[in-house]
Amino acid sequence: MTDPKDTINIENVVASTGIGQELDLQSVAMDLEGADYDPEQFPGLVYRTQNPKSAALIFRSGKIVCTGAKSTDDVHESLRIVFDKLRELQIQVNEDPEIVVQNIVTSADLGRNLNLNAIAIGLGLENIEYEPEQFPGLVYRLDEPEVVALLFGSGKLVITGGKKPKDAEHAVDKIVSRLEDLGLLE
Amino acid sequence: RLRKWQERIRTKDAGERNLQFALSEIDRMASALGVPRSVREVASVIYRRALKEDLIRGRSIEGVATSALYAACRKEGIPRSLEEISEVSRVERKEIGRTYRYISQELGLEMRPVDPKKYVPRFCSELELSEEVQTKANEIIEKTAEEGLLSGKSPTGYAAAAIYAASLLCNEKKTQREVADVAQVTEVTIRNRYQEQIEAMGIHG
DNA sequence: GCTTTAAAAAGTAAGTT
DNA sequence: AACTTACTTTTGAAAGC
Repeated sequence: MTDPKDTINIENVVASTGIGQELDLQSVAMDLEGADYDPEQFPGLVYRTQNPKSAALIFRSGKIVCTGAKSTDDVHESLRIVFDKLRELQIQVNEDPEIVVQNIVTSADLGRNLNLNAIAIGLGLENIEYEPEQFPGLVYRLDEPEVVALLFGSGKLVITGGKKPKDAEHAVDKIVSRLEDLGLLE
Repeated sequence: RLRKWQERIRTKDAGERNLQFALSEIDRMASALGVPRSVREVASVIYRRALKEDLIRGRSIEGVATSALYAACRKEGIPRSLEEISEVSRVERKEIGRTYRYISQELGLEMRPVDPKKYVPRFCSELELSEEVQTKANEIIEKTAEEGLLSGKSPTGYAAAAIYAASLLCNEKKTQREVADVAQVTEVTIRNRYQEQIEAMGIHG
């Protein structure tokens, strides 16, 4: 009887921000320990934080992308570390740069096995993508909230594309009620 | 004005040549796969629809032609795996798969998941297995799929395991390697699916 | 479209031991 | 046969080709 909502776990948060200053990535790469910079391969410099674990992509424009954090708090903490590292290199960083969460990846468990073939027909072939020859998950796109769900035979699922933690809860609620209406849950 | 005319003719010719090329490619691949003419016709219709809906922009003609053929085989109930299709195409498997998903969505083909049973006759024939084995394999697939065991599993691996199990039950044993080769899956996959299937069927070990 | 980052789900594959 | 590693899918931003 566990509420599937209680099984929701944030696995990854992607956010963007900017220090409001242009950067010379070549020199940052020289001074910042652990920095990976290969402009031929990718225009951004990669810097990884350990606690919390995340990866920051730092660009010439001063814009930064942070990914890999397990919560929005961790995103802020990771970026605080990145900002301080840049300040140590005598780089001007805005007081409190605005941090925008762009995507939250969540996992959850419906608690029972799913017959994906029946679900594919039930939800409507025009509303889903299910190609087990290519990937074991059934892809289900929701309009409200605007997220994408990957449903698996084990009953576990992944919700991605949301911007707020609440999006995943709403998505799980909708999926559960939809499957119950179709008589495909339990 | 004369320029425009020439351009129109040139474009028309180019488009005509491209269509001709796509259709001849579908024909060539279909022959190599040994599928009936009806499948080539369905594939041609799908390709023309994709062309009409402007789905080829940004994609290769070969990729769309191959995907149309893949979709046509499935629609006609004689599926070929992406692995098999890619062997007769210049396009790599991954690209065929993603192009297929794209045209399938855009054209609203509403393709149903491939039924593993559709692979049984061809695979069994290649293995020279009897009608009895085919019937048994179909039984295994039918019964275990009903229990939800098929969810997320590749149809070829599922069919291969059922055929392997059926060959044992009918005393016409084929090795996992032999079945794996015709189905183009690994022995590991056959073993994993086989174990689940015989357990679900309540057969011994 | 591609390139890079991280993360989960589960299936499949390949290389070692 | 077990283990390990790696690739398939989805999502989002960044800058440049």
